[in-house]
Amino acid sequence: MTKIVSRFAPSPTGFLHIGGARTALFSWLLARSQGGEFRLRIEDTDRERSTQEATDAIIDSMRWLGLEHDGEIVFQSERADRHVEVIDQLIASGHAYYCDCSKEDVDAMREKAMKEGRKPKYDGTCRDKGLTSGVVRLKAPLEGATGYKDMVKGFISVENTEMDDMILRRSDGTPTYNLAVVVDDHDMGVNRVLRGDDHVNNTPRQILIYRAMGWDVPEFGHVPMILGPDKKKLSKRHGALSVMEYEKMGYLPEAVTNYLARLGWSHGDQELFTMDEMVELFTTDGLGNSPSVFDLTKFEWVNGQYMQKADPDRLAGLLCDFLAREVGEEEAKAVTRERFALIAPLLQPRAKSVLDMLEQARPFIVDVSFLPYDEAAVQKFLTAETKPMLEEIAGRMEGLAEFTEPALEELHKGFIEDRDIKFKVIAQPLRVAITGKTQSPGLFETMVVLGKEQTLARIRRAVEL
RNA sequence: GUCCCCAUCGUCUAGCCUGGUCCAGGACGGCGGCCUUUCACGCCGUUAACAGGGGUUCAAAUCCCCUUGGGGACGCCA
Repeated sequence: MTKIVSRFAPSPTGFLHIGGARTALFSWLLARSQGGEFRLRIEDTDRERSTQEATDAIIDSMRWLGLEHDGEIVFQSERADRHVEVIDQLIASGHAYYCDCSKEDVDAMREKAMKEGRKPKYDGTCRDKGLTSGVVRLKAPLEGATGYKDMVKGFISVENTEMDDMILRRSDGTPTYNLAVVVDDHDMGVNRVLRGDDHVNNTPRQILIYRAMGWDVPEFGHVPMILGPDKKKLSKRHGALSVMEYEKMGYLPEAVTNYLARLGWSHGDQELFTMDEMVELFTTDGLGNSPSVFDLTKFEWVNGQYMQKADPDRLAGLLCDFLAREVGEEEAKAVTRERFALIAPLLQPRAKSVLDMLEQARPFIVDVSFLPYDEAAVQKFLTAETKPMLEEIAGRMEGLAEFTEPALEELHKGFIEDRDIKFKVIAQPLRVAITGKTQSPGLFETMVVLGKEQTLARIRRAVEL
């Protein structure tokens, strides 16, 4: 059995978007699950639209997602000579020919065909003219059908009369996409091509080239696309498209890959998969064949699951990075990673993203003098009735030798027993006093993380409000 | 217009290939409840779907055909 070699071949005309990322993930999974190789090729033959920034963005995104590729990255633009070499072979072997029809001629043909209810295509005028210049076209078979077994869609077949003699080499001598893809995939030893649905129509054409060259035809698979909530192709107006935007919004890469994998792939009822599990369980049988809608709500749930499981120290590192992005490196240094590592565990069950966690961490990282208060909460809970109680609690805390959760619990228990009240009576007032808000992690754990000094200062300031 | 593809709860999906165990299962969301010092988390319950029509069959979500709806492609772009 030969080793599986799959690939991802984006054109660097923009950042890596969610759809591309999913295709890359499936392709990566296909190779990794079989102990094969996963190659990366940048299809930068469109010099007008390709940019270095886009290339970098794609590579960065792949790295962030953990989709490591094998071997060197292949740049299609550097392989023009080889493409031309293959085209020459095709001409020599009679599988391709020159055509000097003008663009206007061909457009006219198409229009005519369309009018007559046929598929618009080049009519093969120059097929047997034996020309020696112009564009080079593939001499496609006139009869029969070209079919293949798609890894996700099953058997697909197209009548050869539906396909025209596609251009292999433009009049300026450069190779076209379909030719370049075939040559590169062949030369790279690619034997599994998993790509977007939009390439289904190209596949039979490409198979024709493989056959003309006498090369082994890889197995193809076409994954359906991702739709926006309106069921239209996912685009900018649906919000975040770029993989790196998700990074900026504080989502975890493993949540992105998990969610993306489940969008179009399944393994029974399982929802959560680590990368290792996916590698272990992935098969193309699990791939669905209908387009799916990207559901941000479910994605956030997945991310929340990973936030809960994440190592606090890792989260702390991310929190530092995000804070630095917000207030600058210098300012951010005021809050240490160790500090965040203490806060993170309290916030893990309630944060949807790193950004969200940073927001919730706010009361923990500012000094009492900068603590913002929720006005309505202050009005409601810091009353003439509760303030004296808070004052007394602060007084009792003063004498606490050990500022720990059990000790604090003991202290409050004593307080409510002495006063013969329910804990409820002072819980929210205390919360508002020390966090400024009505929602926060557990009171005692919050106090411990805040520390005795800060906790006391906050309660005392609250009494003055 | 022509060709190709697709079609199960609002959404992601299991089941379909190898008809019966499916008056269709799971997850997100919604709703209700429990837990609880708040919010979350967690737990329990509930809501909601086989696009329509014909066949085939003792039996169809599952097989066949048609219709409808959606998408994609039809470039000297990739």
